[in-house]
Amino acid sequence: MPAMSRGAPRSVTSRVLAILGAFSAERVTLGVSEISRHTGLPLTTAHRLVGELVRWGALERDDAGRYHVGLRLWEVGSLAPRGLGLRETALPFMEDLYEITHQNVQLAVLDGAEVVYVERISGPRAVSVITRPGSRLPLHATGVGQVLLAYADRDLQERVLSGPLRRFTGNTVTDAGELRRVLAAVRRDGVAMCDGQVETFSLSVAAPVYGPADTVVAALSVVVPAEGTDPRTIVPPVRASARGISRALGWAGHRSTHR
Amino acid sequence: MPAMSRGAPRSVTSRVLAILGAFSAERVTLGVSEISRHTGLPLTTAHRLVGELVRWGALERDDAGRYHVGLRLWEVGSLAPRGLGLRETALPFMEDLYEITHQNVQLAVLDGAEVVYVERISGPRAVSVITRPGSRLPLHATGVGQVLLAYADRDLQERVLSGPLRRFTGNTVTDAGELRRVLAAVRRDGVAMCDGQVETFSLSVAAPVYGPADTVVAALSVVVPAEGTDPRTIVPPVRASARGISRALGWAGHRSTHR
DNA sequence: GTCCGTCTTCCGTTGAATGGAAGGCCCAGT
DNA sequence: ACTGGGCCTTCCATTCAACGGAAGACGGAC
Repeated sequence: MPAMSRGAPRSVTSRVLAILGAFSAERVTLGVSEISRHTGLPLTTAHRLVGELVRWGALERDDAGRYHVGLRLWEVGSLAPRGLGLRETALPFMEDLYEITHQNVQLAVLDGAEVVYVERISGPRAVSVITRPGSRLPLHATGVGQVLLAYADRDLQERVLSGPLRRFTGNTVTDAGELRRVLAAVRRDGVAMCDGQVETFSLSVAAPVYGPADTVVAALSVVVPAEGTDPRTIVPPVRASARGISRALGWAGHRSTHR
Repeated sequence: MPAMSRGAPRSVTSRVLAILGAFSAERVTLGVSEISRHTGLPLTTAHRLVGELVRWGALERDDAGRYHVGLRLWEVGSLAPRGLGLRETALPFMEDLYEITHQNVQLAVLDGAEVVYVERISGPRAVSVITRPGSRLPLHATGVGQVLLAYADRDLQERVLSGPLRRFTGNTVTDAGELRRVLAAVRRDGVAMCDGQVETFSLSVAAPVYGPADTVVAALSVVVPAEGTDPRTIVPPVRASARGISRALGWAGHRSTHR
């Protein structure tokens, strides 16, 4: 389903990037011809470019002649401010939150019109979730997404509201009017409670994380089973942790209106 | 000290990679002209390539017109098997180890003739260390390095032993013969104890992590203050955690000779 | 044995990448 | 207010690196 066949990229740079983009969570290793097929590049060209990427360490080659993303690229990737930087400061708070809830704790940021999960703490007692660091989901159907959208600029909000809202389950908000009401509620309460909108058996409680400029830079959430503890009991710890991260990031601390 | 001026890369691919390589922990944001200077590329060329990288999401541009590594690249980087894959399985064990020791817990892998730190758990009570995920150090002077070298193939061992051994402190092993003895001891004990060889005030206890093929794929270590608790007391937990990670990675479990 | 899918090398052609020159912008110094 | 110097950006004629077809090598399946 992913990996739309693109119309043969022209510049060398875009070709190189297309090769990197051919790797995904589902396909962590690829052969030259697979890369060629996924990117639409001629086999010879893919072969040559892959060779250069290996020489640098962006890709690595296993004994079977298949390729995977290399350590060097991982190193460079870790320099992304919204990746590692955020992660480093958030992790301790996320661990505390995990100790309290023993459920999946997730941190996500906004990129384009999607949620990107940056970090997750999971454990044996937590419900399984489909997300992992690096995965993307649409904004309207997840707790973190609703938080990020609620505090995003008008432009993006309108763009999402006017676009199609993909349905995942019977609970997914797919009506623009209803989503508008949800977003208003998130802004009012400073928290999103999103029940079974991606997977029926789980719900998430999400709160915004502020940066120094008093803008929302990320969202923190806990995912719990749909049946069981009252989700309202985990609102305070989620809020507290989100606030802790915000402070650690240099947030001045106004907006203390929410109790 | 870093960023040696390279003699003007020729192919487009290598130029693109040179740009990515210009970013480092010390320089997470760069302007076009800085990139040009660091890579030796003509300003115009750097400008054009950076533009393409931004369009794809490999780099991002802030309001000031400076660039930093983008989320998209972080995503792809997270696919590195020895980065995220390892991390995911190791993290729970590392957390347990942290709970026991309340000291820095580090996970590292071998790349070329260097140690690359993949993950670190730190806390308020831990001594500060210079490493962070993504940083590199030579093999001979760190606990994890000595472990990785001890179990590396002969080729690499000879290469390191015959090369210059950089001195960090008065304790650093810089003599090839002595290093040989240290490595033998590591193989015998299944653990490396490395005192003050990078920084005088700390020492580390490191143990090997095995993969399914019964080869060493990583090293786990705890860094403790040089003065204080007897380092021998943390050997058992470090060994146990390293073993736990090995098992979780699919290690069959022979070599159980070490007690 | 043959077939089919894969990876790899070679090399003559060509069009994409190149980078100098020039223009715009902003700040600091005078 | 003017000037100089640092940046970033655009333009476009030249050229050299990227291209990719063809052909060979390998390896497994039937």
